[in-house]
Amino acid sequence: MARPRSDEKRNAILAAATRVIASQGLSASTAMIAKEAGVSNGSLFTYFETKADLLNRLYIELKEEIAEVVAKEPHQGTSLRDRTFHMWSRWGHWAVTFPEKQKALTLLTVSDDITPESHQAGHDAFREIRELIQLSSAHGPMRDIPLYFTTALMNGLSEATIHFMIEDPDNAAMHCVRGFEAFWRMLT
Amino acid sequence: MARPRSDEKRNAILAAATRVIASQGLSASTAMIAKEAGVSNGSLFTYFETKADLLNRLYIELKEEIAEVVAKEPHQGTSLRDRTFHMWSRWGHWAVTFPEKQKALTLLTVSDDITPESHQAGHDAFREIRELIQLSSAHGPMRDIPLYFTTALMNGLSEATIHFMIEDPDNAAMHCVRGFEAFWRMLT
Amino acid sequence: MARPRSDEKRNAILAAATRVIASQGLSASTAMIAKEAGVSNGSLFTYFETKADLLNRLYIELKEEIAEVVAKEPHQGTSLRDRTFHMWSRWGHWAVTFPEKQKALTLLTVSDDITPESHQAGHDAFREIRELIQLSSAHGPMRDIPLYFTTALMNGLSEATIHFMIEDPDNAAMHCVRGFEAFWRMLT
Amino acid sequence: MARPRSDEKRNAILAAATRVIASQGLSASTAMIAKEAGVSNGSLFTYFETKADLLNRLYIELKEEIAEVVAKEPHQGTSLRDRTFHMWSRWGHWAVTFPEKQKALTLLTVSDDITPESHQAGHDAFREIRELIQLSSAHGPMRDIPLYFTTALMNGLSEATIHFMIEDPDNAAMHCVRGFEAFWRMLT
DNA sequence: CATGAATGAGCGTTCATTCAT
DNA sequence: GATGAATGAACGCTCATTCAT
Repeated sequence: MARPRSDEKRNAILAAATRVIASQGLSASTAMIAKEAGVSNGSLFTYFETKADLLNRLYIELKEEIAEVVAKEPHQGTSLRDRTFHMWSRWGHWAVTFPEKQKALTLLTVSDDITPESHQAGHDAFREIRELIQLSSAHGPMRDIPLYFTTALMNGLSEATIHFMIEDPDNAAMHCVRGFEAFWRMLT
Repeated sequence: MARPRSDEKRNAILAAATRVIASQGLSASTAMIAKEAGVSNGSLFTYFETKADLLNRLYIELKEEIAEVVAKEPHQGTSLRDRTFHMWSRWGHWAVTFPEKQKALTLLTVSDDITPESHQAGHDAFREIRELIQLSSAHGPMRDIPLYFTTALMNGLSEATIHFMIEDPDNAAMHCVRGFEAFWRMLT
Repeated sequence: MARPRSDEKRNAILAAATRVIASQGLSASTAMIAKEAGVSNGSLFTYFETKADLLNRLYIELKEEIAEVVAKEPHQGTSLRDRTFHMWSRWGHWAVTFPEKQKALTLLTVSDDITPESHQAGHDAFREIRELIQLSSAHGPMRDIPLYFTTALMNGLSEATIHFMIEDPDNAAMHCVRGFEAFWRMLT
Repeated sequence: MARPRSDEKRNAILAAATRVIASQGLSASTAMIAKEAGVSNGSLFTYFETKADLLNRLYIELKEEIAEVVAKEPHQGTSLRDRTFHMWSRWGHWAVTFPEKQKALTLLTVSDDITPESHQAGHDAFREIRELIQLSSAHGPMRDIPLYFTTALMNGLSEATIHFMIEDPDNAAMHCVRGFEAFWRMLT
């Protein structure tokens, strides 16, 4: 019956957090984030119980966003390699398009504020990606290696690749391809 | 401002910082670090001008330590693959032996407090490693790719591998080998 | 601003305030009180203009409740001592029955939020009690002492007695008698 | 070897706390107290770990101060009544001289921030007073009543008496005597 | 009238850094 | 040089109160 909680505001806070964290690190103050979101100091805490809660939600939403972007318009019917490259390249495109999200995610990933539950949730979001990796590696040299390990290696490569794409956006496409080819060589 | 007398104290502070940062993150207070080092609050600032300075030095020293450990007792005369594996495996061994150093380095690497100069210094320390990679990739599929990029990919893989080695130390040797084989496949 | 509809809600808020203040002190938040009352945040302020207003009303109602309980079923026709003991003992019984009310009242009595007007109103409510004390002391050593002073001393004794009754409820009746006898000795 | 912690500053903080609490209640902010003490915000916390710690120390010191003042220059050799009156009257004199201390103590006594340990310490400080009460009541009607209870009743009376002395300082001496006579009647 | 989101001043506390000893 | 007390800005978070729904 009262003013309902607004998704718009919630998203504004998450977006503001992304921007502020990307530019100032995880020590960005909640006041700064609130201000950047055009919201009062206290309002931030009606949408997120604590700063750590905000960080965890942001982490999960970013992971989910990547997973969603990557899985969209899958190239059904084409080769595994093409489908995997499609995914890889969408991932890179997302990172280049939203470098602040990428930067924030990099910081969040190693932060102690992110709980094991959130890491698990992030992991779960990547299910489709993992399935594709599993298929791709099923007959190659990594066929007997736990999927988790393979995925972790992929993450390492993609993060490095993305870093180059962002730093040198003019050659982003080239870096993307080179990173992928290295990845595919490792995988198959 | 001249080099203060006691290298011992300086090292105690760096070691304490490593431990405290590994367990509490980069927001660990200078007071905590000083206490852990058995040194007074204020003394920390006669050895390091600011907290950021301390972090930068620590970053560089850790990078240099890895480079040194990795380069020791090189397997001259054996194959490139063996020499590279030797390096890779020493690196992993160091990380498993000093997981706090590894954890601290992971946090420092993405911190905004680390200046470009420090990143460059860390990079420079890896010169020998890079040279080995250059030799190893000289005739393979990555021969035309800038060494920086290749090294970055290697870092991504080694970081992922090390993470597994630390989390599952009983199988550290296996993870080490698997990570290396993936890397070598990518490289050659 | 006219008298709001539901006395039920008003009373629920007062009762909730009693409970919450007893357990958390006067710094209990209005939100907590509202929640405990099963009422919304904002509704509290349609029944009480401010938190201070709520506290003042609660103070007065508790004082009035004591006065009412104490004056009920007076032992007309018996001796002054018996009538006074009856009052004393009802007072103690009330406190033991509702320790939270007693605790809240103790805190409110010394709070700066309670206005002189409220203190006066609390005082007025005790008129019947004061009249009994006046009769009882009329021929004793305190006959020439202002009634206010005598009443204040009585309050001091009753508060101490009640404290013991609540802390050691198994012997409440004994404490009650002992406190009264001390009081009566003082008075007569 | 560094600047030593100064008792002067510690006492200034306690004195400032007394004043500020007396005038604004226990919700007085630590910032206000620090300012009143002529000390920085943060310094307050080098002398007292938390606000609650400060309140507990203040409570204990005030209790000890009363005990000390009351026990000074005891009237050895005179009657128990005279000795007890001496104590009573010194107590009242202290309260009239330092009404802010009295007010602060009244608030602290009922605060939830004061731990049982502190209450015990305050109790211990009153040992000499209790011994005098014990002697005085040894042959009277309260001889079989636990000393704690008798002391509690005394506190109730003295607090009420002191309240009148402070409110009406012109007649403080008269109130003091009247309160004592009531107390002595109760006791003997 | 009821609701609970919105507000922003204010809180207790921490902390990097300075400086008296 | 070593110490740790002093500083005060900044932090995460709370809260009484207002007001859109």
